[in-house]
Amino acid sequence: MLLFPGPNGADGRLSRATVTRFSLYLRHLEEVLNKGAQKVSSKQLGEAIGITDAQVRKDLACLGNLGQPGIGYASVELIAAIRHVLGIDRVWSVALVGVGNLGRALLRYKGFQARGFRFVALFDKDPALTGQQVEGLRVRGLEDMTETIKAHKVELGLLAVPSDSAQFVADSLVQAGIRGLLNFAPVVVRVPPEVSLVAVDLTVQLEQLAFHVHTGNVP
Amino acid sequence: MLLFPGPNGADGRLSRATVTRFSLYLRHLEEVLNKGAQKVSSKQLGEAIGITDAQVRKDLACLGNLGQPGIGYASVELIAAIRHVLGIDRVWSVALVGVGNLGRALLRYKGFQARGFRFVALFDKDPALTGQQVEGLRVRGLEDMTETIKAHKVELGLLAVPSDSAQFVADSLVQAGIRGLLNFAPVVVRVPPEVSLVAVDLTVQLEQLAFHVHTGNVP
DNA sequence: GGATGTGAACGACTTCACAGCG
DNA sequence: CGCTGTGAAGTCGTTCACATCC
Repeated sequence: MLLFPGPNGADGRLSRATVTRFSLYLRHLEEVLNKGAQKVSSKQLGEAIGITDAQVRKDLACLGNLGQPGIGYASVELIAAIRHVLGIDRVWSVALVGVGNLGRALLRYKGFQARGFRFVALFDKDPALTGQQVEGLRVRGLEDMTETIKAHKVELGLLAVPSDSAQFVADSLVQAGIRGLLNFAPVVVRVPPEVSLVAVDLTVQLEQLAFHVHTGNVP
Repeated sequence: MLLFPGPNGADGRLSRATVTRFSLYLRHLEEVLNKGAQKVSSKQLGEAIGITDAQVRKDLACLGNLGQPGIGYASVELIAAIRHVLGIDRVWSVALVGVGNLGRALLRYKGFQARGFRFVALFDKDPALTGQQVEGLRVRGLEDMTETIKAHKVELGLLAVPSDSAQFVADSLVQAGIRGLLNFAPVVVRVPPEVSLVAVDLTVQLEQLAFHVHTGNVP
């Protein structure tokens, strides 16, 4: 089986937008499969997440020829294919840095566990927190980072620390061998090219919303 | 003074990407102004947020002719212009629905207050929470929503409730006259066209990260 | 010289439209 | 007939390159 059978840019390079939609398709597919739907059409999928059916077909074409003309797509097969290209048909080990309000919210967020993301280490620089148990995990000091991350083979790191610590913590995580970072600090963080970085900037999102309300534009 | 002097699409219609970058410019500008920099060039701004100088100039051109050839842009002026087009040169009243872990994290998030977003109402359907004070605000039941939102002229709502309540709560907020929604629930929420919606989907972001690490692509 | 503003080229993503298959 | 897969067209966003101005 090929990892990337179909083209989205001649080879297996998927656009960021396509990857985002794959996550949305996946969620909807799991939902409809739970309700017993064995088959789904591009039209149904498109309506569910608010895009055109043509877009859905273009995206799904990257997965190979899974669609059956006149019928649609087999839900189970689609789910497996999407999980496979996204790389989430396995467990990912995740570390959380910053066990404050946001960090705890992320820890308790069911959606992560359900998709195979497993928290295996917590870090915080606050001495009052280190040593305590949170959600069944012991909070460690930043000085234990390299050792713990290597020992547990942690691949992804969630950065839920204040802005002024973000770059330092990111550097430490990179140093420790992390492969990807999800940054929640409202600051632009730099990582070397071999490390992936996704930023979730709440201030930016809220300002976008204010802009849209302000102007009356549809996003 | 024109609201949208320059073109980004002939009139004042700004692309989503441009609006996102405006937020990032703004943050960086406030930072450098604090350090005393009166002038900034497109090259400096671009390097700070990781894009080309041409892109910066194209964006800033939408604000009118603020740049001085050979010199750069005046920080103070740029900040005022960006805040103005984003619509954040005033206070926005915000309601939070869902006072769980994520909700409390959002409440305590300093970045919102600093930018003029003011929480004026909290709602939660948990009877154990309603009536309590959180961050100086009383938590109300969902049944008080319409009255409270109208009374406080709340314009924006943050949705930090579980997926299965998200659409219901969104409908209630719309009914109550909200103008924009920031949805954190991992589900696609529908609102009428006159209401703005921005979604922050943590599962999608984490899956994006996994994909990039998985394939070795740069985002 | 140094930096802006901008048409033109380029590239990326989306929609259209239709052939082809079940 | 219904629905997929896909070239072609269209739209949107970014980068280039250079005239222009301080």
